[in-house]
Amino acid sequence: MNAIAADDQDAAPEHPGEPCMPDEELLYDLADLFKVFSDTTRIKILYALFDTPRSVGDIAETIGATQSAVSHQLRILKQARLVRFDRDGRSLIYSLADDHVHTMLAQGMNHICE
Amino acid sequence: MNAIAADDQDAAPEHPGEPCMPDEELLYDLADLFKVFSDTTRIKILYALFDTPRSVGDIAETIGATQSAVSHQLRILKQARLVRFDRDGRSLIYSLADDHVHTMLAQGMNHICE
DNA sequence: GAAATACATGAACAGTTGTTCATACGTTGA
DNA sequence: TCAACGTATGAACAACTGTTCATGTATTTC
Repeated sequence: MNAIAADDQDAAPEHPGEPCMPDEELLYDLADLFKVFSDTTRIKILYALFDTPRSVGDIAETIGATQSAVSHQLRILKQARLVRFDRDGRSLIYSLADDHVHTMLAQGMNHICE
Repeated sequence: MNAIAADDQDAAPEHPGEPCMPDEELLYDLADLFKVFSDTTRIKILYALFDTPRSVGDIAETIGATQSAVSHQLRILKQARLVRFDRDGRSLIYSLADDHVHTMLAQGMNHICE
Protein backbone atom coordinates (compact mmCIF):
# COMPACT_ATOMS: atom_id res chain seq x y z
CA MET A 1 0.00 0.00 0.00
CA ASN A 2 1.46 3.26 -1.01
CA ALA A 3 -1.36 5.68 -0.57
CA ILE A 4 -0.33 9.27 -0.62
CA ALA A 5 -2.47 11.95 0.89
CA ALA A 6 -3.72 13.71 -2.15
CA ASP A 7 -5.97 16.22 -0.49
CA ASP A 8 -3.50 17.62 2.00
CA GLN A 9 -0.88 20.15 1.08
CA ASP A 10 0.34 22.04 4.09
CA ALA A 11 2.15 25.29 3.95
CA ALA A 12 4.93 25.84 1.45
CA PRO A 13 8.20 24.17 2.46
CA GLU A 14 11.58 25.58 1.55
CA HIS A 15 13.02 26.94 4.75
CA PRO A 16 15.05 25.90 7.77
CA GLY A 17 11.51 25.44 8.98
CA GLU A 18 9.36 22.96 7.11
CA PRO A 19 5.58 22.96 7.34
CA CYS A 20 4.36 22.55 10.87
CA MET A 21 2.85 19.09 10.91
CA PRO A 22 2.16 17.03 7.78
CA ASP A 23 -0.99 15.03 7.46
CA GLU A 24 -1.29 12.06 9.76
CA GLU A 25 -1.47 9.60 6.89
CA LEU A 26 1.68 11.00 5.33
CA LEU A 27 3.53 10.54 8.60
CA TYR A 28 2.41 6.92 8.67
CA ASP A 29 3.75 6.41 5.16
CA LEU A 30 7.02 8.03 6.14
CA ALA A 31 7.39 5.78 9.17
CA ASP A 32 6.56 2.80 7.00
CA LEU A 33 9.28 3.73 4.54
CA PHE A 34 11.90 3.96 7.27
CA LYS A 35 10.61 0.70 8.70
CA VAL A 36 11.62 -1.08 5.52
CA PHE A 37 15.19 0.11 6.02
CA SER A 38 15.17 -0.82 9.68
CA ASP A 39 15.97 -4.52 9.37
CA THR A 40 19.47 -5.90 8.99
CA THR A 41 18.53 -8.55 6.47
CA ARG A 42 16.84 -6.02 4.24
CA ILE A 43 19.77 -3.61 4.56
CA LYS A 44 22.12 -6.41 3.56
CA ILE A 45 19.96 -7.21 0.57
CA LEU A 46 19.94 -3.59 -0.52
CA TYR A 47 23.70 -3.36 -0.20
CA ALA A 48 24.13 -6.63 -2.08
CA LEU A 49 22.17 -5.00 -4.89
CA PHE A 50 23.87 -1.65 -4.54
CA ASP A 51 25.77 -1.94 -7.79
CA THR A 52 25.05 -5.52 -8.86
CA PRO A 53 21.72 -7.04 -9.89
CA ARG A 54 21.45 -10.52 -8.42
CA SER A 55 19.19 -13.53 -8.37
CA VAL A 56 17.45 -14.56 -5.16
CA GLY A 57 19.83 -17.45 -4.60
CA ASP A 58 22.79 -15.20 -5.28
CA ILE A 59 21.53 -12.70 -2.72
CA ALA A 60 20.98 -15.42 -0.17
CA GLU A 61 24.51 -16.72 -0.61
CA THR A 62 26.02 -13.25 -0.61
CA ILE A 63 24.47 -12.15 2.65
CA GLY A 64 24.43 -15.56 4.30
CA ALA A 65 20.71 -16.09 4.75
CA THR A 66 18.28 -18.77 3.67
CA GLN A 67 16.46 -18.52 0.37
CA SER A 68 13.15 -18.36 2.20
CA ALA A 69 14.17 -15.54 4.47
CA VAL A 70 15.47 -13.53 1.53
CA SER A 71 12.33 -14.16 -0.47
CA HIS A 72 10.14 -13.00 2.40
CA GLN A 73 12.13 -9.81 2.75
CA LEU A 74 12.20 -9.21 -1.00
CA ARG A 75 8.45 -9.18 -0.92
CA ILE A 76 8.52 -6.30 1.54
CA LEU A 77 11.16 -4.46 -0.48
CA LYS A 78 9.08 -4.97 -3.61
CA GLN A 79 5.94 -3.63 -1.95
CA ALA A 80 7.87 -0.54 -0.91
CA ARG A 81 9.08 -0.19 -4.51
CA LEU A 82 12.67 -0.25 -3.37
CA VAL A 83 13.63 -3.13 -5.65
CA ARG A 84 12.48 -4.41 -9.00
CA PHE A 85 13.18 -7.61 -10.91
CA ASP A 86 13.49 -9.09 -14.37
CA ARG A 87 13.15 -12.70 -15.35
CA ASP A 88 16.15 -14.60 -16.70
CA GLY A 89 15.26 -18.21 -17.38
CA ARG A 90 14.06 -19.57 -14.08
CA SER A 91 15.92 -16.95 -12.11
CA LEU A 92 14.55 -13.62 -11.02
CA ILE A 93 17.17 -10.93 -11.16
CA TYR A 94 16.57 -8.25 -8.57
CA SER A 95 18.02 -4.77 -8.59
CA LEU A 96 17.49 -1.47 -6.78
CA ALA A 97 14.43 0.35 -8.04
CA ASP A 98 16.04 3.76 -8.51
CA ASP A 99 18.73 6.12 -7.30
CA HIS A 100 16.55 7.22 -4.42
CA VAL A 101 17.49 4.02 -2.63
CA HIS A 102 21.19 4.71 -3.07
CA THR A 103 20.62 8.17 -1.66
CA MET A 104 18.71 6.95 1.38
CA LEU A 105 21.38 4.41 2.22
CA ALA A 106 24.19 6.89 1.70
CA GLN A 107 22.40 9.49 3.79
CA GLY A 108 21.96 7.10 6.68
CA MET A 109 25.51 5.87 6.45
CA ASN A 110 26.65 9.47 6.35
CA HIS A 111 24.87 10.13 9.60
CA ILE A 112 26.40 7.08 11.25
CA CYS A 113 29.94 7.98 10.24
CA GLU A 114 29.71 11.66 11.11
CA MET B 1 34.99 4.23 11.13
CA ASN B 2 35.58 3.10 7.59
CA ALA B 3 35.39 -0.65 7.84
CA ILE B 4 34.86 -2.53 4.62
CA ALA B 5 33.81 -6.15 4.36
CA ALA B 6 36.43 -8.45 5.80
CA ASP B 7 35.58 -11.87 4.42
CA ASP B 8 34.00 -11.09 1.12
CA GLN B 9 34.53 -13.50 -1.70
CA ASP B 10 34.20 -11.33 -4.78
CA ALA B 11 33.73 -7.64 -5.21
CA ALA B 12 33.13 -5.33 -8.11
CA PRO B 13 33.27 -1.72 -6.95
CA GLU B 14 32.07 0.25 -9.92
CA HIS B 15 29.58 2.71 -8.46
CA PRO B 16 31.02 6.07 -7.57
CA GLY B 17 30.50 6.75 -3.91
CA GLU B 18 29.94 3.61 -1.92
CA PRO B 19 31.69 0.36 -1.02
CA CYS B 20 30.20 -3.01 -1.96
CA MET B 21 29.35 -4.56 1.38
CA PRO B 22 30.16 -2.65 4.58
CA ASP B 23 31.11 -4.36 7.76
CA GLU B 24 28.37 -6.34 9.49
CA GLU B 25 28.42 -4.11 12.56
CA LEU B 26 28.05 -0.99 10.47
CA LEU B 27 25.00 -2.47 8.79
CA TYR B 28 23.49 -3.14 12.21
CA ASP B 29 24.07 0.48 13.20
CA LEU B 30 22.50 1.63 9.97
CA ALA B 31 19.42 -0.52 10.51
CA ASP B 32 19.19 0.77 14.07
CA LEU B 33 19.28 4.35 12.87
CA PHE B 34 16.43 3.76 10.45
CA LYS B 35 14.58 1.91 13.17
CA VAL B 36 14.42 5.08 15.22
CA PHE B 37 12.65 6.81 12.35
CA SER B 38 10.30 3.90 11.81
CA ASP B 39 7.72 4.70 14.49
CA THR B 40 4.88 7.14 13.99
CA THR B 41 5.09 8.62 17.45
CA ARG B 42 8.78 9.36 17.03
CA ILE B 43 8.22 10.81 13.57
CA LYS B 44 5.54 13.07 15.01
CA ILE B 45 7.88 14.17 17.76
CA LEU B 46 10.63 14.97 15.27
CA TYR B 47 8.23 16.98 13.13
CA ALA B 48 6.92 18.77 16.18
CA LEU B 49 10.50 19.82 16.85
CA PHE B 50 11.30 20.49 13.22
CA ASP B 51 11.52 24.23 13.67
CA THR B 52 10.33 24.72 17.22
CA PRO B 53 12.01 23.59 20.45
CA ARG B 54 9.36 22.31 22.83
CA SER B 55 8.93 20.96 26.34
CA VAL B 56 7.82 17.39 26.87
CA GLY B 57 4.32 18.42 27.81
CA ASP B 58 4.16 20.70 24.80
CA ILE B 59 5.20 17.85 22.52
CA ALA B 60 2.64 15.52 24.06
CA GLU B 61 -0.14 18.03 23.52
CA THR B 62 1.02 18.87 20.01
CA ILE B 63 1.05 15.32 18.73
CA GLY B 64 -1.80 14.03 20.90
CA ALA B 65 0.02 11.48 22.99
CA THR B 66 0.46 10.92 26.70
CA GLN B 67 3.37 12.46 28.55
CA SER B 68 4.64 9.02 29.41
CA ALA B 69 4.62 7.74 25.86
CA VAL B 70 6.43 10.84 24.67
CA SER B 71 9.02 10.56 27.41
CA HIS B 72 9.70 6.94 26.55
CA GLN B 73 10.20 7.78 22.90
CA LEU B 74 12.34 10.82 23.70
CA ARG B 75 14.70 8.49 25.50
CA ILE B 76 15.17 6.51 22.31
CA LEU B 77 15.61 9.66 20.25
CA LYS B 78 18.15 10.92 22.78
CA GLN B 79 20.12 7.69 22.66
CA ALA B 80 20.26 7.96 18.88
CA ARG B 81 21.47 11.55 19.28
CA LEU B 82 18.60 12.81 17.17
CA VAL B 83 17.37 15.25 19.80
CA ARG B 84 18.97 17.29 22.56
CA PHE B 85 17.53 19.27 25.43
CA ASP B 86 18.12 22.28 27.66
CA ARG B 87 16.63 22.94 31.03
CA ASP B 88 14.24 25.84 31.55
CA GLY B 89 12.96 25.93 35.09
CA ARG B 90 11.33 22.58 35.66
CA SER B 91 10.75 22.04 31.97
CA LEU B 92 13.09 20.30 29.59
CA ILE B 93 13.14 21.95 26.21
CA TYR B 94 13.86 19.46 23.46
CA SER B 95 15.07 20.29 19.97
CA LEU B 96 16.51 18.46 16.97
CA ALA B 97 20.16 17.59 17.46
CA ASP B 98 21.45 18.85 14.12
CA ASP B 99 20.58 19.44 10.48
CA HIS B 100 21.19 15.81 9.67
CA VAL B 101 17.79 15.02 11.14
CA HIS B 102 16.10 17.58 8.93
CA THR B 103 17.85 16.05 5.96
CA MET B 104 16.84 12.50 6.80
CA LEU B 105 13.20 13.49 7.21
CA ALA B 106 13.20 15.55 4.05
CA GLN B 107 14.86 12.75 2.11
CA GLY B 108 12.28 10.22 3.25
CA MET B 109 9.42 12.58 2.53
CA ASN B 110 10.91 13.28 -0.86
CA HIS B 111 10.84 9.58 -1.67
CA ILE B 112 7.24 9.23 -0.55
CA CYS B 113 6.03 12.12 -2.67
CA GLU B 114 7.99 11.26 -5.80
C1' DG C 1 5.04 -35.67 -19.90
C1' DA C 2 8.28 -35.96 -15.55
C1' DA C 3 12.03 -34.42 -12.94
C1' DA C 4 14.77 -30.66 -11.53
C1' DT C 5 15.57 -26.00 -10.55
C1' DA C 6 14.43 -21.33 -8.71
C1' DC C 7 11.47 -18.89 -6.18
C1' DA C 8 7.13 -17.80 -3.39
C1' DT C 9 4.06 -18.51 0.38
C1' DG C 10 1.56 -20.00 4.64
C1' DA C 11 1.67 -21.37 9.47
C1' DA C 12 3.86 -21.30 13.74
C1' DC C 13 6.98 -19.71 16.99
C1' DA C 14 10.22 -16.65 19.56
C1' DG C 15 11.80 -12.25 20.10
C1' DT C 16 10.93 -7.39 19.99
C1' DT C 17 8.30 -3.02 20.41
C1' DG C 18 5.20 0.65 22.07
C1' DT C 19 1.58 1.77 25.10
C1' DT C 20 -0.64 2.27 29.60
C1' DC C 21 -0.55 2.52 34.53
C1' DA C 22 1.61 3.49 38.60
C1' DT C 23 5.20 5.56 40.84
C1' DA C 24 9.68 7.74 41.55
C1' DC C 25 12.79 11.65 40.72
C1' DG C 26 14.06 16.47 40.53
C1' DT C 27 13.12 21.44 40.42
C1' DT C 28 10.62 25.47 41.93
C1' DG C 29 8.20 28.62 44.89
C1' DA C 30 5.96 29.50 49.36
C1' DT D 1 10.67 21.99 54.49
C1' DC D 2 6.86 21.00 51.86
C1' DA D 3 3.59 20.75 48.11
C1' DA D 4 3.04 21.13 43.28
C1' DC D 5 4.59 20.64 38.89
C1' DG D 6 7.27 18.56 34.96
C1' DT D 7 9.53 14.66 33.62
C1' DA D 8 11.54 9.90 33.87
C1' DT D 9 11.17 5.04 34.66
C1' DG D 10 9.76 0.19 35.60
C1' DA D 11 6.43 -3.55 34.96
C1' DA D 12 2.99 -5.72 32.35
C1' DC D 13 0.58 -6.59 28.30
C1' DA D 14 -0.95 -6.69 23.48
C1' DA D 15 0.57 -6.19 18.92
C1' DC D 16 3.93 -6.73 15.59
C1' DT D 17 8.16 -8.77 13.16
C1' DG D 18 11.39 -12.02 11.16
C1' DT D 19 12.87 -16.66 10.98
C1' DT D 20 12.30 -21.59 10.11
C1' DC D 21 9.95 -25.45 8.16
C1' DA D 22 7.05 -27.40 4.94
C1' DT D 23 4.87 -27.00 0.82
C1' DG D 24 3.16 -24.77 -3.49
C1' DT D 25 3.99 -22.62 -8.11
C1' DA D 26 6.34 -21.63 -12.37
C1' DT D 27 9.92 -22.49 -15.72
C1' DT D 28 13.30 -25.25 -18.04
C1' DT D 29 15.61 -29.66 -19.40
C1' DC D 30 15.45 -34.41 -20.34
